[in-house]
Amino acid sequence: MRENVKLKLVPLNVSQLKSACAQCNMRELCLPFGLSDTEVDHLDNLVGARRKLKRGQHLYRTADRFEAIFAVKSGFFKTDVLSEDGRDQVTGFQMAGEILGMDGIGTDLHSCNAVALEDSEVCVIPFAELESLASEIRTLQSHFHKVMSREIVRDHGVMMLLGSMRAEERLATFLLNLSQRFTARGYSPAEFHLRMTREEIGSYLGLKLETVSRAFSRFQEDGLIAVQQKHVRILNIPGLQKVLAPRRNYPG
Amino acid sequence: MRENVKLKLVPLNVSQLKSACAQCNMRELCLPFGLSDTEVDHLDNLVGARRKLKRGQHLYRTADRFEAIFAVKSGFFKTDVLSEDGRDQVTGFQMAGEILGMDGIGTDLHSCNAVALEDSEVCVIPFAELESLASEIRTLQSHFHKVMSREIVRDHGVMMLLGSMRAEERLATFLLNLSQRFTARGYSPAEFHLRMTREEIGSYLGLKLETVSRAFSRFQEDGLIAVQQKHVRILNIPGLQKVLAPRRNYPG
DNA sequence: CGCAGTTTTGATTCATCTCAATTTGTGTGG
DNA sequence: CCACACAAATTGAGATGAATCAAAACTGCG
Repeated sequence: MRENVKLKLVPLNVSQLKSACAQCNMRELCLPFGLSDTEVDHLDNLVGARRKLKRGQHLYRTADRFEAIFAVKSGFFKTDVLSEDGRDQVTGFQMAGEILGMDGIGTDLHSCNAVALEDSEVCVIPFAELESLASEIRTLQSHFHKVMSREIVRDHGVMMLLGSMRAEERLATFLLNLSQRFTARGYSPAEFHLRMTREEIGSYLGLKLETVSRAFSRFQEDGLIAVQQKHVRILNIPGLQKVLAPRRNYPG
Repeated sequence: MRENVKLKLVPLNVSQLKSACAQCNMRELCLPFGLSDTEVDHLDNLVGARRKLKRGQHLYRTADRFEAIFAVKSGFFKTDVLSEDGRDQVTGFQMAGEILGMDGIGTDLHSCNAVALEDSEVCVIPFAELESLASEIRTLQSHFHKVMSREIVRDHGVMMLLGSMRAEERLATFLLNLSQRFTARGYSPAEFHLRMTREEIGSYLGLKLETVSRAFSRFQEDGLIAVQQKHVRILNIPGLQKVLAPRRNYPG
């Protein structure tokens, strides 16, 4: 993991134990994006401790009091919603540089669960203080609004997927999206480890795990990917993209 | 309409032509919520002209430059996303007091279309000025964040619907949601006019229009509602709620 | 009054779910 | 380090809910 190498180059010291947006390799993808050096220093002061989570541990749960948003420093998360009648829907998967917890702003209570899918670390950003700082640093305010807006737009994309795509189209979209996000983080666009189970993928995509598994197998037969359990290698990106193009008109 | 009565009590004058959050009957549901009288005055100065739209007219389109968000003053809207490959997904229906346009903040371009489903009127809120004012009025900043967050949470609810409900559950959820929103605006919880076609409902719910129509008919047979084209009367709200409870485990 | 758009209803097809059995992988304790 | 138990993933066969295709009825607009 290239990531580890980078981290080793930065000697551990006390200030680091608190936080360090300035040196974080996610800086360009995360909240500090677009801020000047002095502004990032302000943000650094605001960011509380980091918090480490083991695989399977909850970062927050539905109905927990909302106090902070979180920036994923390393690792992998899922968020899911539990409805009163027992339905369970995965609403997203978050990786380094992405922000978690904005669901809680509206009601002061979290409205979903956030769970680490592998050992992970987050930066804790107390929300009241973020709002204070945002009202002073206009770039920060503006950027925070952009982050929230993009979350809304992302959700619209998921609605489109759930509302108008068939199983294989959904999985292709999902794989291409992961590939693109890994690429943005300096990892291989073509080869990665899925941190979630088939059932979690299925929940996210509105499919049963068997259907997800079959779609994986189908892509493998067609030479688009090589899968072995959680390990995926994309052999033919244009081919995967073509899965989306052809047949028009399912429900949508 | 109680609404008209209220409006008549306020004599029309020039300042009203510009805007008037202070006297708007949507004040409690809209952006001014929670602001002091003086703060609302500031917001009033900021809110640009109102804009009237005829049925079928676009408030904005995908890729339009983002400059303002809009508060629905009266009428009814839909938003939809068009994907490159021609898919069309309705992402929401907006009524008085609700905010439109936040999809554009992230990229400075709108990422969906907003169309009036009946003759409507919106208040234009220039976004740059809103951000300025928000950095001065903390209650406004905070409330705006809550509005965006609630939009995210609403979207999660739609994901749950699309990802884990069957056709009749989706329609029941949709009707109960409309009922509840009409109630909050002082209208009957049980009787209303749908402003959208079966096809638009279907797109929103991830179903074909025929399926929507059949579900309506089924609910009518079961005595849960009385439908005639766009006119809906809910006869048995608990009954509709029970549609959601029973069978567990569809995809989700 | 007629025509276009919308809605309803029916018959059939098809994608995905369901149920079930098997294989593979993973973690734990002897 | 192996064996066992458990979780995750695969694969098959059959059931089913929603899509599709088609036609008829209704609505409202010009």
